[in-house]
Amino acid sequence: MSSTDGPTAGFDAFNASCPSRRLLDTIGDKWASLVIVALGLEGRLRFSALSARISGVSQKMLTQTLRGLERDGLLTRTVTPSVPVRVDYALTPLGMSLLEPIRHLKEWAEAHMAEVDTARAAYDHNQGALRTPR
Amino acid sequence: MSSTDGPTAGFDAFNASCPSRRLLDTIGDKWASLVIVALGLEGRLRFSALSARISGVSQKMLTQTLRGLERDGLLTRTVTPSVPVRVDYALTPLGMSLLEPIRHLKEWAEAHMAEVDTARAAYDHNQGALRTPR
DNA sequence: CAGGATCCTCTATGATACTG
DNA sequence: CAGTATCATAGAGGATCCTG
Repeated sequence: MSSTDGPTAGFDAFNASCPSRRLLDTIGDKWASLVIVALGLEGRLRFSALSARISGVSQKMLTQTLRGLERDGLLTRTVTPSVPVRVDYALTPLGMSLLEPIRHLKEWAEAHMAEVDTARAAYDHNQGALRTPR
Repeated sequence: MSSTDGPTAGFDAFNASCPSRRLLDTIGDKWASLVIVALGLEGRLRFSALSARISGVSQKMLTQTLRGLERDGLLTRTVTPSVPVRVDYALTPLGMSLLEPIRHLKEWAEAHMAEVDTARAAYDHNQGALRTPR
């Protein structure tokens, strides 16, 4: 399905080269999605600002993530040759368009994650008490 | 966003306990998303069928993934005590509702991944030729 | 058939130190 | 400031063997 890949021609996410598959690889990435959302909210941020905003990222991971997103054309990297250097990151139109599907995910999460928690609690409860046959 | 969920008043995906964050952890998982999509398409599949459908999964990963999704209430596991045993998996209504946001991702991917490829090619090209200052 | 239990191997990621 | 370069390590995930 890599070459003859029509719009609805059979969603083959089972192929690693499938667009859907690769998209999930991107937004499924912990830091990448956080960067996208952060830039979607703030519009434009410096490296240090992103680093602060996304608590927990190592500088290595942040750099690596930013490079990947830049490579994918989802954000731009702007260097201001001042002293010290200043680098700003901002979403490209393409990157911004990705905020839309991400928002759908967010909405689903806000609407249903409570159910997931309930299910999870129930499941875990049975594990210790009823000895669900497996 | 749940009220007990973090310091900020908005989408705090930066908090690991944020619903959005956890959802991404789930669908971002390679096998989990494939299982959901497969069941969304087929409706109901046996372990062996899933295994065949999702080429590349090890039995360990498939089992592990299915357990996780079952725990989250996204799918049901039905055991038929025949000989040999027969186990069917199917999405719950909750799991099915997740197909919706996933479809949005798919649509984005089909509409924009070509641009990503172009950007990527251009980026990679410059790496070797123009020596983009970094 | 489904899946539990093990062992083992990479890879992703964090911590640290250095630089234009 | 905004990285790059190294080193070290937890843990994800694959391969195997075994059983109800």
